[in-house]
Amino acid sequence: MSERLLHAGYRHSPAVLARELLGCVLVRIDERGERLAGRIVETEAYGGEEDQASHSKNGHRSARNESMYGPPGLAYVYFTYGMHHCMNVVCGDPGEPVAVLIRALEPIDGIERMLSSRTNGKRFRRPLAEKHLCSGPARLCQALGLDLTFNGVDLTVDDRLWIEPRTTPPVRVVNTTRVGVDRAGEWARKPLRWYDAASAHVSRRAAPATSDLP
DNA sequence: ATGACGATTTACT
DNA sequence: GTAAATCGTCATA
Repeated sequence: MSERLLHAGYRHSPAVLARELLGCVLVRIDERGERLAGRIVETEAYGGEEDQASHSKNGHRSARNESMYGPPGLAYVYFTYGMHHCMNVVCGDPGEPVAVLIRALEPIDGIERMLSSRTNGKRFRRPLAEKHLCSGPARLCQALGLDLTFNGVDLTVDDRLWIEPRTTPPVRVVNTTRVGVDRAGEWARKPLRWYDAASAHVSRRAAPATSDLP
């Protein structure tokens, strides 16, 4: 069977794991037994009680984010904005509320199925380009059919969801600020997002550096 | 009980 | 660029 990351592979700080996950492959076996897979090209690190952008800020713990406090290797899937799901990988030491948000995938297997999951019941004004299939945390969950039933799933043993080691390393790694956390004060400014700038499937690019030369 | 908000996405001016 | 969609969670009362 397929090689996958095991417990030790997740037992890192979120900042380290976020970087390590670039190039790894997120695999989902759907209800029909079809393999849906994508190369991870964008991640963000969250957690610790100090991180004001994290659901675990100030030690907050509730039914919603309970998975964050579980052992490394669990999936933390949450529902937000009344309509979207996002998926994290729990990491660090057992009981430590730290996780890595998967923000974008480069589709590899099951692209037709992902397309139908993304367009099903919706009316896109224009045909959905493949580059928009999994280029965002909620988009990739929709493409892979990930919802709250996957919250707390153990990626080291589950037969529907896991992560495989990288086959192709990231080409040009960029480390910059996280998306959508503007209200988190100084924590909004910390460079806790990583992406492979060589990929066309990244959700957002860092603002290009401006030159002050004439 | 009520109201504000959200680790987003999409459409529209 | 701005705004709508849409609802569970949380703070306040």
